[in-house]
Parts: sequence; structure tokens; C-alpha cells
Amino acid sequence: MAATIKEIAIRAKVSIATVSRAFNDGKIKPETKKKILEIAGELNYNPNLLARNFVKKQSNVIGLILPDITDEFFSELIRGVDETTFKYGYYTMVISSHKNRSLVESVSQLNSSGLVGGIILLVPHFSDELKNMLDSNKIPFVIISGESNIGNYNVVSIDNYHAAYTLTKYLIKKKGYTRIAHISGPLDNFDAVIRKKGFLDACRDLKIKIKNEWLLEGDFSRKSGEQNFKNIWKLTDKPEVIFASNDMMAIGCITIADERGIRIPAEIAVVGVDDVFVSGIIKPGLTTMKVFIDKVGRTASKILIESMQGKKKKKQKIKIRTELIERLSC
Amino acid sequence: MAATIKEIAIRAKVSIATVSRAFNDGKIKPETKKKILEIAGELNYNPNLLARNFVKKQSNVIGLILPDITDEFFSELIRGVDETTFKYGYYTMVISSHKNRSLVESVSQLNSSGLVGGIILLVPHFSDELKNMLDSNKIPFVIISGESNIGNYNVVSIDNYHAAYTLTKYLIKKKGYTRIAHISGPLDNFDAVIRKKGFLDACRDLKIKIKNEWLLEGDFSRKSGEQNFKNIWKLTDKPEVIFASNDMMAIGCITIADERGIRIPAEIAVVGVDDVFVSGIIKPGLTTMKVFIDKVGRTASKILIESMQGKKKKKQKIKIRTELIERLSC
DNA sequence: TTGAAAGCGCTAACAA
DNA sequence: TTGTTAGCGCTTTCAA
Repeated sequence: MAATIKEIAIRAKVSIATVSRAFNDGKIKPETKKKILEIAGELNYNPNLLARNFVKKQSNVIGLILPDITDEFFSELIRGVDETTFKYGYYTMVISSHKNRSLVESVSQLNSSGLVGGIILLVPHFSDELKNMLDSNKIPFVIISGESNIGNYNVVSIDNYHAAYTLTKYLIKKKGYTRIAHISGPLDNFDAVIRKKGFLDACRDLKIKIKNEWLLEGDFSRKSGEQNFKNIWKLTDKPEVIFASNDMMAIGCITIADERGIRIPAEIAVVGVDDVFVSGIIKPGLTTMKVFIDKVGRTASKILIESMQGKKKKKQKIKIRTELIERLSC
Repeated sequence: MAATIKEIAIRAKVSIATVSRAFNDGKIKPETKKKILEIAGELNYNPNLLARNFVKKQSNVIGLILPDITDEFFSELIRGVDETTFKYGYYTMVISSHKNRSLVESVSQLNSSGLVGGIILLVPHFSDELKNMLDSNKIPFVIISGESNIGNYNVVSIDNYHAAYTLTKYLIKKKGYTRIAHISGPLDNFDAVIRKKGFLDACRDLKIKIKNEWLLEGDFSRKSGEQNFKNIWKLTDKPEVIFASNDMMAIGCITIADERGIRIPAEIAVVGVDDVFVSGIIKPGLTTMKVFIDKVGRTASKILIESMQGKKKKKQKIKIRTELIERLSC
């Protein structure tokens, strides 16, 4: 059984209240505090955070709710969050919502569980149900989402629009492409939609006409990149370059091109967004927009913790910048 | 403020004890239970897990302590753990020990915090300090480590020895190599040491002589693979194949070979262990031993949860099998 | 500066 | 089957 303040109190011949004060910032005589801390050290005392959180009706644990833990991407995100929460003396609880546990359900359970004092929520898309739940939500939360115009919440996003716009502009102005295909992510996903919009807007602004058949929808998976590449390759009127909405789909394109002996970028070029590890390894290296997902995690946790600590400024909307990485795929 | 059993009790005109029983498996009249559950539903009641855990002196949160959250590898591990804990109604708290937080410190704090009811501990190597701490540890824990002979603990390991032995044998018997270099991981890392032993034993058993200069030490990073490859390439008496102790180092080898126009496997072959995503993408595809790290996570959590639930069988040592993946790098 | 005592939401004896 | 009550370890009034 771990030591409690009661034991310390007995040994130090003081009341438990005094011991409690020694560990918080309460008024206490320095000598008393010193003695208590000494005894605590001997007893190897650590406060029972459960009890503390319970009575204070707060928690130094933050819940990180993910739609699904799969790729390298989330691992980076978790790292960013963990780094920050640790710095502030908080813990990170990772919760992924699977098929049998919806986002809404996860949040709602967590909320009343008392287990966490704040939530970081990664939302690929926004349902009314979710919005209702959040609006009636008591504990602080920060949303990580592609779209920041989703109500008066703290939101951290990748700057998807800027990423797609910049990349498209690069394709057109720097590389001279005029015939561009776009494989979007699933169109119920904010990031996907905004990237597509950035692409379309850039094309429009730069007076580039995009054929309808060059606008495809994938699901961010490598497999859907492969499939869409095959479809593009069947077209009689082929584009010169494929802008895949993320690296994984771009990698799918390159895979199939490689299988079929189609030369990249000579016959068709490919670019992506994310800059995952593989993108620097694959041949040819994938030109892409680097996304600083760990920064997203760090930023979100920082905002969350500040709001948990009562520094309630008004809700923030932060976009994390991206960066063009030029390689040889286009 | 979230609803409590007290409120429910008032509305249902029963005592709080009865309400409590309704949510547990206590003796209770079906009709009473039904009514209580109904009211709970209306009030959108969720039990305060903090309070419950506190009074029961247990916790349905398990702590997953990692040396550092970096690669794809951990992401898979976390996923495996999360999947299982969810299935049992538990939560996963991910804690990584950074420079400023040692493993021992993490465990010890967590222990008395009451926050978690069990711990999964990933230990790259074993210190006396850690061992002492674990021996005096009160809450259940499972160790994930390369070496399972580290005391009377629950340990889940990758079957490193078998992986290395099998791969080496494959190199020699199937592929006919006789001149093999080995880039080990850091030699204070269990996985690294055992893989090296498996390699050495296989060579000895198959009467293959390994020159000392072919035995190098890396640190599992891609960079150290690159460096070691350069060193190997300087040798006048070069090996025919490099057995890198993990895929990342093997990828480092391939990267440099590629840069320098050295053909793989024609001029020198390379194999690894892990089967990370990149290994199937890189050219040539990397022959490797697939490690089922998600299985490691699932197994560890299962054992942990069972032991948390008091099904105390004797300590288990489980090795997760690996599988040869033949590609074109050798 | 300290102590006494209440109470956080819940479970688990014990009593009825 | 249900109610009463004590208590988990801690913080926090209020009083001394």
C-alpha cells in the first residue's frame, strides 16, 4: 500500500490538512514544510492523483481521440501531444474510435467519466450530432480538423488550402504543367475538400482548365491511389501530372506506374501532400507539401492545457503552415 | 454538472445503493433496475469512473510506457494495445519517457498515482534500478522486451532469436551466401543482442566463418545503416550480403548503395528485420523477417488485463513469431 | 500558521 | 430486495 498523507501527518505530528498544504502552495511555515517533505521522501510518497483529481473535479489527464490509429501520421501526432502534455505535467490518454465506438460516443463517455480534464478531438468531418454534443460539453476541448469554420471552438488545422494552392501554382508556374488531374480524398473529409478547393481555385486563378474526367475521388489509401491511377491511364486524353491529395495515394500511383513501366515524371508526373517518410525513399522522390503534424499536436495540447488552467482567452483558430518539398516526381 | 447516482436515486425514489447495484451486478429486482436504467438514460448518466476507481482502488486505465514515440513501429503497437483494451472496456494511457523522464521514474510515479491499474512496459534493456522497482511493484504489469529471461515477470517478446536464425539460415542454405556481414542494433538493447546471437549461432551451426570486420554495431537508425554501409564498402575483403538487424538500417544501406550506383543484390545483397511499410516500397524490395508488433501489443494487453482481473495464473513468457518475407534485395 | 471537519461520487459491508 | 452508513485520499472551508 502506497503511503498517504495520513501517514505522513502522523509521523510529522501535524494534521493531514497541513500535509496537504505542504504539497500545494498553501500557507505553511517553512520548517514544517521542510519536515513534511523530508518524511514524504523517506516514505517514497507520491500523491494519489486519482483522489486529488476526484476531489478537485478536474484531471491532469487529457484525452486524445482519434478516428483510428493507423499510420505514421498519428504516431507523429501522438508524439507531439505527449511531448507537450509531459512538459506541463499532464498525461495523455489515447482513445481511438473504431467501428463499434463512434466519436460522439467516445467523447460523451469520456466527458462524464471524470477520467480526463480536457479533450483533443480529431474530426475528419462534422456531424450535427457531434456539434450538439460539443455545444453542451462541459470540459475544455480542442479540435483538430481540416476546416476551422465549424463554430466557436478551438481549432487547429493543417493549412490545407494554402498547401494545395501553393502546390498547384508551383505545378503551373514553375513546372509549366497545364493538364492536371486531382485525386481527392473522400469528400466527406474536411482536409480532402479543402485541398480540392485550393487546387481548383489555383487553377481558376491561373486560367487553367481542368477536364471533369481528371477530377477523381479516392480515400487517402494507397490502394485507392493505385486504382485511380489505373483509371487515369485508361483516359485517351491524359493529364501531364497527377496531384494526389495525400502522399499515400501518390505512392499508389507511383507503384502502379512502376509495375507497368510508365516513367515518372517523363510520361506522367505525380505530387502529393504530407511528406511521409516513404516519400523521400521511393523512386522517384515524391514532390509534396510537408505537413508538420507533430506541430499540430503540440499546438493543440498547448491551447487545451491553457484553457484547462483557466486562462480562458477567446477561442483560437490556428493553421499550421506547410512547406514545399521538391523532389523528382514532377 | 453531470448527473450522479444521487439524482437518479431521488427521481427513482430509491437509495443510492440501489442505483449503484443497478449499474453493477448487484441483487436487484428487475423492475427496479429497469426504472433506474430508464431514468439514467433520460439524464444521460455516465458513471464517474474517477470516483469508482478511487473507491475500488483500482483503475480501468492501463499505462503504456514507451522509451520514445517515434516510428511506425510504436504506432502499430499502440493500435494493438488500444484495440484490446477497448474490447475489455479499458482505456490506454500512453506515456513516453524522454530524456528528462526515465523509465524508472515514470513507472514509480504512475504506480502511486492511482491513475492506472496496470502497466505495459517496453524495456529496451534492463537496469538493476528498474528490476528493484519492479520487484517492489504493487500493480500488475507486463514487460515487452527482446529478452524474456529477466526474472519472474510477464514478458512478451518478438521471437528475435528465431527470426535471426531463420533469416541467416535462409541466406546460407537457400541463397548460398557464405560471406555475411551483420550490422547489429545497439548492444545494450536486448533485441539487438539476441538477433546478433541468432545470426552468430546459425553461422556456427552451418559452419560459416564470419570475419570480425564484418561484425558492426549500429543503433537501429537509418543513418547508422548508411554509415555502416560506407564502412563495409571500404573493406578490401567485402561480404556478399549484409544482414542489418532492422529494416531501417537496411534501408540506410540501400540508400547509399543507390547513391553510389552500387547494384543490389548484384554487387552486394541486403536483408533486414521488421518489415516496415517502406520495405515493400523501396527498390529493390527488402527481404526481411516480418514482425507482428500489433500482435505483441494485443498479447501484452490481454495478459495484463487478465492479471488485473485477478485471474492470476503464473507469469507468462510469450514469444511472437516472425515470418520470412522474400523480396529482391538478396 | 495550523487543525477539525465536511464532502467529492461511488462501493460495500451490514442491517432491515 | 432494499436502505443506511462508513469510508476511499484528498482539498478546502471555517475556526482556532
